[in-house]
Amino acid sequence: MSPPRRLPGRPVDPVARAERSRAILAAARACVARKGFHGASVADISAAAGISIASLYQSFPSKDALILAIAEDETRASIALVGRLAGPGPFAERLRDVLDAIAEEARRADALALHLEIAAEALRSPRLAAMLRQAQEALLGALADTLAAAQARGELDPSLDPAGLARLLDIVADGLFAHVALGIGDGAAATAQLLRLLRL
Amino acid sequence: MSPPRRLPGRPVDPVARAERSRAILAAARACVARKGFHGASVADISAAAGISIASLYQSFPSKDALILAIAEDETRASIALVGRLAGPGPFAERLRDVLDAIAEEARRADALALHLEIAAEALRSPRLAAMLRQAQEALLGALADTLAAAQARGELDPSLDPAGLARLLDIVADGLFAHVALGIGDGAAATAQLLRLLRL
Amino acid sequence: MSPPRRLPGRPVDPVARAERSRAILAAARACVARKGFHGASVADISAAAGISIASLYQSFPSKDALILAIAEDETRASIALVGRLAGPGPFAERLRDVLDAIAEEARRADALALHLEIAAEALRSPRLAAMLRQAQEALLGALADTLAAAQARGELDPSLDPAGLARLLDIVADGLFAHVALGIGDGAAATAQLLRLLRL
Amino acid sequence: MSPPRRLPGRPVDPVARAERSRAILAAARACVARKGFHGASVADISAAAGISIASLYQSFPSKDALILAIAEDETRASIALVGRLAGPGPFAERLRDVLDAIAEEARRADALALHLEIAAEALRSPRLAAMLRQAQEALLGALADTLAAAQARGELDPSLDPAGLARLLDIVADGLFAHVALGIGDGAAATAQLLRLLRL
DNA sequence: GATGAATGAGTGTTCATTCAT
DNA sequence: CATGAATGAACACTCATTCAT
Repeated sequence: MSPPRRLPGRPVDPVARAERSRAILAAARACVARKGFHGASVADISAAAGISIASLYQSFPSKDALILAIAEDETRASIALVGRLAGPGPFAERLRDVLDAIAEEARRADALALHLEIAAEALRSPRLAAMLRQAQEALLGALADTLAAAQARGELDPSLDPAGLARLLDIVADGLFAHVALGIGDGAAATAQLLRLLRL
Repeated sequence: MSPPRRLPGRPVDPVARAERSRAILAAARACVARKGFHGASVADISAAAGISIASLYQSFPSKDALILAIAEDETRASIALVGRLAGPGPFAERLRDVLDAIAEEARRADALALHLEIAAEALRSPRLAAMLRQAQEALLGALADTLAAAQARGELDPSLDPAGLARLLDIVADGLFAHVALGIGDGAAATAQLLRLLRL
Repeated sequence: MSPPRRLPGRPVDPVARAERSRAILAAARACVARKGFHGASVADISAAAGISIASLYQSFPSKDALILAIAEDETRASIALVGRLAGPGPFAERLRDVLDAIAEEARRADALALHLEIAAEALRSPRLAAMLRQAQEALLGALADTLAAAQARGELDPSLDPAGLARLLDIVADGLFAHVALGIGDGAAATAQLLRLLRL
Repeated sequence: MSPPRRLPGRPVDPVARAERSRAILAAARACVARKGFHGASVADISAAAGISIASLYQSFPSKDALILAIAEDETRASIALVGRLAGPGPFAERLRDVLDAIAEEARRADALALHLEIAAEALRSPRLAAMLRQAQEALLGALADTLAAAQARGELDPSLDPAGLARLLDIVADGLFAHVALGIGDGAAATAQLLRLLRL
């Protein structure tokens, strides 16, 4: 009814804002991976992002908020990964795919460091811990559902307990990640062994 | 005239010295587990050990030396754990024993924190990383030997590859540790699943 | 074609401008009283005024200009108070009136804080100090005149020196203000004592 | 009974400690008087004291603790001043003495500034406010006692109420201090007027 | 040998102010 | 004109380390 009113003042540009946040997050990820969360100063991060310290504080209210945002990013990525298990194609292939993706991610220089820093921080920040816990539970549920569906399609030994297997897979994923990231192995041997045990 | 002077260069009471170091290490483990390696100040640690800061520096030349010593302690404990697999009794029982021991350790409040801090620090300290890598390889070798022996005794499916299985077990152990420590589960379900897969 | 443009250089709606300044000043008084001049940020003040920081800077060129404006307001109020001494009615009653007004003002939560902040700032800003000094002298002169007039009307002991008494009254007013504002007393006892000494 | 045991480690030197604290306090008083409590940075103060910032923090745990200590000093000085009223000699002379001392103190460049800063800070720090309130009450009580004693000796109009007069004197003292410190007058006129009113 | 004291370098965070939109 | 965004400079405070006692 009312004509589109021009609000006074400079309009906000949500795209630029998001882009800015993204750039800061990327810089923060790099710094945290390299020096740890406590070791990476906001000065480091803002310099890596190419902005001033004060500008960083316009996008994130505190250093803690930054790590929370980083952790949320990581969580989103994990959930997307599990989603890939439910896609089309034979289950065995999809599982191998996902395990390979985990191993590949683990090979990225900063992946493990980030992972560890987030986990370590979670032990001290109840807020971060709660967020991670909740995400983990959602992930386990989705994983169990996917496994049950595979059993229904006859692609997975129906005598296995989906919930228990989901947990085991989650554990293996974590361990595989650390294994590869620490350079102990490339993950191929462990992946093959697991698929064999699952008769896939 | 002059009182009997201690000869310079001679170590004075090495027993007391070792005891002092041990106490400092224990205090440091507690502080690091609670606040992280960067978060635990040498003031915190020396206070927890009941000595002055300057005294701490007479036992350890730097804060970094402290974490190295802590990591060495942890490594020793892991190797002892694998050694339990090679003891007398049925293999299945021993494996369950060790997995239970891992889960129990993971339930200790500070275990995961310490674990994470050491791993995270290893990514930044080449010296620490080298130490851990070497220990890990020794551990994997011993584990593979133990598995092969179990196969030879007919206690384990001989078609499995001992080296690959050793890696998988190592991965599972790491993942199980994190799983339990983070409160996702108590480890029983995952342990049972693993034993079942191994037909044990 | 082009819409009617305002001539450059012409002040735009001076009434709105003054109103805006007044609102900012009120917000600033509240913030300064609550947190002190250094403690009150321009962000606080502009938020309290319901405008943006940049807009505040269009009404006042700096934070210092703001406190100067606040001090001018206060000065005006003091002069108005002295003016009430010269009004109609018996002098004793008027004096009691004014002293009561001072005590009442002192009871306002933010009055003393503002007073103190202005005084403290005056010690650092020569410009503010000069302004206050001049106002104080004008006030003392007016007060002495009022006292002399009261003596002429036979309402005040003619043996007292008007100028000296003006100073004493000014001192007492300041002290009374602080006394009441700090909650030491309600001012009644001190006021009564003073009137008794003056035989009023 | 037990022989004097040499405690291990470097013994503390309480004299040096006190001297250090005193020097820091003096530096802080100077800085606060010049720039205000919020305007004086700990860097300013430690530089003025000729020590490092970190050293300052070994004597005072926070900037707030510093101002509290300054306020305690001032309080002690005020109490000492009132004590001078109770000394030997005619009361009128003693009172004039004390008023002169106040005026002289007010002439010291930093006196008023310090006074104002403490008062302003008291409005924000409940702890400081409580300390000042308590000291003020003790001071008023001592003052009333002194006045009553003077009345008993026939040196002061016995019809005056000691408690009320104590309050008035306190108010006058505060006002006189501000009066002189702000350069409005030298205090002589106001002092004379007051003594005259008291028939001293 | 043990410790109190000292400190330079750094921490995360805030602020008054400017400028482009 | 109004405002979002940007920032250099500063802030209180902490820390790992050294050194004289």
